[in-house]
Amino acid sequence: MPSRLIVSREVADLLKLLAHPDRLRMIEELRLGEKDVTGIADALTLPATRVSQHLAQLRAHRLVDERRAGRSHFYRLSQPQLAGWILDALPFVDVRNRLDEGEHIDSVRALWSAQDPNTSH
Amino acid sequence: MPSRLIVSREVADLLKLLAHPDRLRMIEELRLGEKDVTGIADALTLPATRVSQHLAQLRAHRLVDERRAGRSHFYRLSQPQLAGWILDALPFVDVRNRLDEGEHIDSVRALWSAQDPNTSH
DNA sequence: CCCATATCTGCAAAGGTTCGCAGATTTGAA
DNA sequence: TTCAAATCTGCGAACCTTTGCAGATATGGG
Repeated sequence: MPSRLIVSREVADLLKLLAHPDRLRMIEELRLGEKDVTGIADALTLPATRVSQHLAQLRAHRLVDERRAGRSHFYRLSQPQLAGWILDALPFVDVRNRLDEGEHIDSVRALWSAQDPNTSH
Repeated sequence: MPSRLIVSREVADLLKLLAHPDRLRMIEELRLGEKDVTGIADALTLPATRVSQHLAQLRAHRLVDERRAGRSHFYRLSQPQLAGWILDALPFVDVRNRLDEGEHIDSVRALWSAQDPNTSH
């Protein structure tokens, strides 16, 4: 009965995919709707090549959908609730860090979970 | 305003820590209460050394608490809700795999989210 | 004290990830 | 067609993770 083995591998793959600061910021950046590669790169102050490489990974795992319009490729979260689920991880962030940087966490939760008119959950 | 940078790094560290099939299974194994190293190793059919190494990582990030009794070291989740939060990730597992292995996911959710008060199985 | 059990730590090989850079591709405009 | 903008892909160096194994440490019993 290898169900648990298989599923734990799949969940681990998902978490590995998410476990990069740039990709997390990109996902939260897409929370409110679609954005093109340079839009994301500018918003996060990252080289567009790197953003494109990260998007390729998210695409390969079907976490984002692509829409091409002219020269731009617009991306959106295929399951927007993902962004909220990630925010729910904040309480589990190492307690030592929370003591030192609790304000950061609180302000980021406020910034990131600021309510969107679009996506329903 | 480096809050988002800092927090995205911390969340990424947490996800990286969780992003291993053995560690995920260990966390779900501890969902119902404490267990010692050989108990976990036997339950998951893993070498005890490896379980110990994984526990060292979880310990370093304060995800588990340790209680020593005689020769045994009992571990428990410091924040048991973590196990439930991980199960909430199942809907985000790659859709291609879900189509092939949806039964696995469903049965594992049933197994892992069972609320039974008895620890043994 | 000596031994077995339970667990931890250090190490090195194998394997995976990240990142910038160079070059390829696609598209729209002149 | 030729060019420039936007994006993608391939590659290699640097870096990080995983894993088994050997040896260290701690505990309880005889």
